[in-house]
Amino acid sequence: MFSQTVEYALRAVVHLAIHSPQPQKTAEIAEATKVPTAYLSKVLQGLREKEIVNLQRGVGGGASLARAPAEITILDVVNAVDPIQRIRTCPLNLASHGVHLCALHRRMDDAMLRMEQAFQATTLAELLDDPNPSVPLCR
Amino acid sequence: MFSQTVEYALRAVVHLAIHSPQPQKTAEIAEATKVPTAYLSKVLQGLREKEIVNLQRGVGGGASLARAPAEITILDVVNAVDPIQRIRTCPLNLASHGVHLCALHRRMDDAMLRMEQAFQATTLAELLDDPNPSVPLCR
DNA sequence: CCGAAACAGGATGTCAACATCCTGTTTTAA
DNA sequence: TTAAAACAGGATGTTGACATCCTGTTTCGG
Repeated sequence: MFSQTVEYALRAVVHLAIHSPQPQKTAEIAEATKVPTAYLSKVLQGLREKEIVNLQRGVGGGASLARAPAEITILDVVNAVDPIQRIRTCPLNLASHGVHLCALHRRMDDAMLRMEQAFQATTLAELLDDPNPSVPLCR
Repeated sequence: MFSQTVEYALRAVVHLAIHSPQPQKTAEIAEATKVPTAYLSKVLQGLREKEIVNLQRGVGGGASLARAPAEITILDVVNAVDPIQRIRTCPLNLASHGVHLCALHRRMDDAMLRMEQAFQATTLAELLDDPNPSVPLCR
């Protein structure tokens, strides 16, 4: 349902949120989140393009959040690496459907909308505050 | 978000629901739903294994719904071809998380749950009854 | 029984997502 | 200035989803 890349990106930003605002090296994040290091590097580059994270080269560098954890929603991260595709026009290109979706596709889009709302509703800060016995990513 | 196969399967069963209980040939369904014929054949075989459709060979044969349209939900079809994967255990295999998911994965699973509920809530019969200017799949 | 209709299903092709590797560039501290 | 740290990014490999093709098997009507 979610791409592997979305899962990796979310783990990475949660790790960054936990250590915010201290920069974390790619290799550190990879180890903590169990994401392949080389691939994580690509994922972080994608997050940088969408201005979710900052990347700093050189000694003492690494990745850090581009905004405060309270200002980044799960949806921001998901949309940065693998955007939720709402259904806006008929996938069959039926002219007769025009701007309206048929019952099937309206329901599929509605399911997408619910998912979008669920992700929009939670910020990284709220994830960390969550009264849960399991701290995110914590060993 | 949804696989192409799910989209194809849903179009096909909606077409079958519209013409229920008259069997439809694979080629007919493919033409009406704009799904590649040879691939649709595979998709229908998958739906048959999950007892969503019946397939009948020979003259006058074709595909038909295995149950009444009111007895088949969108979720039944989705789960038959590309099951919605709920998150039941920690994807990082963190022993400390045990049966509990961390805040991140609980929210991701919650999003999945909402989607599951949205799909569970609608039957093929309800799709056909929908008071919508666009009839499903109709040219 | 025979032939056409229609699905069955194995073999094969294509492509994008996921993943790895290696060399280059930037940055910092001494 | 130099060396080490750390990201940048192109090249390449792997795998499964999507798709096609072709031959075999089943079914029905005459």
